[in-house]
Amino acid sequence: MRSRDPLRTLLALPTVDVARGLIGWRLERSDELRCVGRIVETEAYLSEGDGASHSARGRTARNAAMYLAAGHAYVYLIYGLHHCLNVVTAPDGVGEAVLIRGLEPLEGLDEMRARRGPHVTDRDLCRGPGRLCQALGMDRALDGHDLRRAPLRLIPPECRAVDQPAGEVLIGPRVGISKATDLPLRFRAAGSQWTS
DNA sequence: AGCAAGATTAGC
DNA sequence: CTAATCTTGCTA
Repeated sequence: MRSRDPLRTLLALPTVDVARGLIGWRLERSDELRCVGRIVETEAYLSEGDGASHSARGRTARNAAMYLAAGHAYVYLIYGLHHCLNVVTAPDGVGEAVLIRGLEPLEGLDEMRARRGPHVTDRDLCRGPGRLCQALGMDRALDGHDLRRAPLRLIPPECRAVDQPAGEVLIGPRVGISKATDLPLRFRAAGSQWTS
């Protein structure tokens, strides 16, 4: 079903379904310039039974944004070097989120190249959670930001229901984690060259 | 107060 | 394969 407010409809679903459903949505970064990418890879991070989640041991200063109402951004710094963007899910007070792991660059490629550096191929512009944050100029200033509004906004795919991903979605275990490595919480657009 | 680990990436 | 780089949260 299509709804008047696709984002609201999607975010009402369980986190795992949001992670799957976000494949095909677009992320728009409107700074001075405009950058847009299509989400092709995500991972779900849950609040219970998920040792890999930042919320596994409850609320802390870092993960506070995970406990906001669904539709906010949770942005954190990893390895002291790279930022990672999450879409907060689940009701207010429940710490769950979806990590955005890959984007297909659609608009603002020149700006992305400028931010990523001269030796980066187009395929590597937004392939990886740290890379896409650098490409779109995202950092912790956006932690807690409402993803319904500029300068960082989720845009629904056209002509399909929010719970029906565009095309086939591959499901597998999450990568880059050391706990709960076997849960099938990673989602990728099948056949996309923009995933890792 | 000190310290180890981390949802990664680039370069050798 | 390893270094980079620093914040966080746990332990003492």
